[in-house]
Amino acid sequence: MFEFKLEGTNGLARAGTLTLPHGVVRTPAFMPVGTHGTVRGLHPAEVERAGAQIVLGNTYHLHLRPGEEVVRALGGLHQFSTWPGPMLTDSGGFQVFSLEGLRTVEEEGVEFQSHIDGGLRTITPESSMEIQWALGADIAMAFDHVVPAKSDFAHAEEGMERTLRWLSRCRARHAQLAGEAEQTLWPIIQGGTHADLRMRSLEGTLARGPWTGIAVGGLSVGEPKPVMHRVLEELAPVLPSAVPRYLMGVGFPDDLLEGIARGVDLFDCVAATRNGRHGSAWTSQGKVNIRSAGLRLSDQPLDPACDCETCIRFSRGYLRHLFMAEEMLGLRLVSIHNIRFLIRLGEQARETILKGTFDRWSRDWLERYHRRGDL
RNA sequence: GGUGGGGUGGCCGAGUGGCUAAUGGCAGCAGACUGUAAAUCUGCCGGGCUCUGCCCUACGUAGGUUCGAAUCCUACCCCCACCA
Repeated sequence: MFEFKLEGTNGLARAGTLTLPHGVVRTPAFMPVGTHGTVRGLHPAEVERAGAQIVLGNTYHLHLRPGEEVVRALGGLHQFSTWPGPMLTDSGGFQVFSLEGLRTVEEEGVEFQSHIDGGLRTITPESSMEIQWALGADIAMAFDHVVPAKSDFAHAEEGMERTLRWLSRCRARHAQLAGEAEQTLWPIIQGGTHADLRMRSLEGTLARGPWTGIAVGGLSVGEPKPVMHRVLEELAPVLPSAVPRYLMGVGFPDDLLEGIARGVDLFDCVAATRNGRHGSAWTSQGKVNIRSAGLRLSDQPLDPACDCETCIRFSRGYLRHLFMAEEMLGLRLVSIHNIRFLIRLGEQARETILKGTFDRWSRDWLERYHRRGDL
């Protein structure tokens, strides 16, 4: 269980197979985000047909509602949500970042003011582990302290070191709770945009191992893309190659390819579904705003090169109509497309890595994608 | 026929002498979104130009008062309500 087999490389790009209690994940792979135990707007069958191998859930959100005890009473997150395959739960660490203003960070843990009812809730490294164990995903994430990209060295250092101290506590608590065959814990590298801090974060993390996977966090939080690329390039040669590397919160289609080219195996991102709900679709030709007046009479699919349920059946004109009429089907159809688009990108990357043609394919793909200047 | 109310930018609807090219909302147009406080948010939205400004045209129609009118006066047209 929790075995990762590296099957091929092409430069820094890797293809592998990750075996988890609930199934196998072939990498590189995009993991759809299902914060509340549902990939927003989609039926699990649709997520499955889009080719998703693993989906996320969120500790913070499920703790607030319905409460992990409810999920556990109803059989755990797999049974509760009827998702039979692999799952990963985020620790609530990202909410330390995204709910800035609604929380206070202290060494013991983080006090949140619930965004639902305003009540105070505390999450500690230990409670995050307890919640995630109750939820029962295959992979639990360490509770980390994410800082904004603009953070200076001192603040990035503080977040990184706290993340390490919390990692020790996460590991200790997780070891008491989790059966080794049921759930594994992955650590998260922090350190902002500072190479030095990233290295120290990695060293500290490895010293607390061994691990079955390692995540890189604190990126795509406002820094320019070249900076994210640089951080990944600095980490690539020093990350252990025997375990999967998970770049948290990324990304857009081009970010996936740029990440894969720098050795990343796993991605997750809300943009596919959020942008889908907002009417923004990724295509092989760049970005398309489905509400554009120019699409009114189009009988073409969203992306002629796409094999998703939306593209094989519906026209751009119809999708635009659904958005203009504020019909919920529109939000769902574009979400389905975007999810499939990223998953397929992972599949294609995997194929070309195994064939040894990834670099060439990726370069051509990005060139075509950017040609229309993001449309 | 009488009495009262009303006619404002694509629509609804504020404004009742200068700060009004005219508040709001809707519709429309464009953009943003990266481990989900988001089916959300932002900008534009009479026309033209040599475009941090200038010039046209605009508040039912036609006149008038005034330095100045969507706002006041007169006539007419149309709509609504009630009465005959």
